[in-house]
Amino acid sequence: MTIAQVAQRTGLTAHTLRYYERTGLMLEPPPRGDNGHRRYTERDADWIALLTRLRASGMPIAAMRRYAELARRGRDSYVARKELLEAHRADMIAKIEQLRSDLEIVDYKIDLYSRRIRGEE
Amino acid sequence: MTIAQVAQRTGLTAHTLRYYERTGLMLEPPPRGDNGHRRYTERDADWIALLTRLRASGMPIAAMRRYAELARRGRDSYVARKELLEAHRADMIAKIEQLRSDLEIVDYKIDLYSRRIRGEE
DNA sequence: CTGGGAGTTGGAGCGCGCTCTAAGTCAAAT
DNA sequence: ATTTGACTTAGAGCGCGCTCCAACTCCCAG
Repeated sequence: MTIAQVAQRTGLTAHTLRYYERTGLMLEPPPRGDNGHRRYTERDADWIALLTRLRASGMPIAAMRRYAELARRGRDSYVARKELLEAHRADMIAKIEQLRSDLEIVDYKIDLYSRRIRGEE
Repeated sequence: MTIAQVAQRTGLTAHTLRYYERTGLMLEPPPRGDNGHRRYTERDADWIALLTRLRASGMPIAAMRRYAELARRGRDSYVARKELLEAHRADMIAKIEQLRSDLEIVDYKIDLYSRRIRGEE
C-alpha cells in the first residue's frame, strides 16, 4: 500500500502520515520498496485507523505517542495501555457531559430568539 | 467589578479577558474607573459567562466574534444570531455523536486488554 | 531524452487561542 | 519616602497539530 492509498483510506494527508511517523506514532516505521517509498502493511493501515479514532475523540498527540510506545513493549504493557485508554475514556465522558450541558444553554438561547423573532417579547 | 473578580468568577485569566476584549468579543468595552482600570458591569460578567460556555462547547473565537458583532446590531440580528447558534448546535450534536461512536472502540479496546490481562487470550 | 507524476528528506511556516513580558501608572500601607 | 500590589498598554512568544516548501530521486510514457 502506498502512502497515497493510506491517506485516501484514513482521510489523513500524506504529509500528516509522515508527520505521525516522525513523531513516534507508528509501531514501527513502515517497510520501504526498492525505490525507497513507504509500503504500508495492512497492519499499519489498521493501526493508523485506530490513531485517527483516538485523535478524533480528542486524544492529544503526546498521549498517542505514549500509547504507541507502550504498544511497542508488547504484552508487558497491557495494564498501562488499559489505564491510558481508561483515562481517555473518562475525558471523553466528561466532554460529552460538558457538551450536553452547554447544549441546554444554546437551546435556550435559540428558543429565546425564536420567540423574539415571532414578536412574543 | 474588577478584572480580577471577573477572572475569578468566570475561570478566565485577566490576560484572557483583555484578549477577548481586544479581539472584539465584548458587546462594548467595559467602562473605566478614575484610575483607568476596567469596571465590569453585571451585564459584562453575564456576557462573558455566556462566552465561556460557547468556548467550552467548541465554538471558535471567530464565530464568537461574529456573534458579538450581531449582538451589537440589536434586534435586527435576531434571525442571524439564531442561525449562528443553530449552526453551532449542529456542530455540537455532531461532536457528541462522534464521541459516542469513538467511545465504542475505546470500550472495546479496554475490554480486550481486560481479558488479556486476565489471561483469557 | 524529456516530461510528468509520485515519492523522499529536513526544516520552515502557519492558524489558533491563549499567555506572558516589559515598562509604566496609581493608591494604599509602612 | 518607599514599597507593595493591582492594574494599564503594545507587542512578543508559545504549544499544538498540522501543512507546506525546496530540492531531490526515481520511474514510466511519449
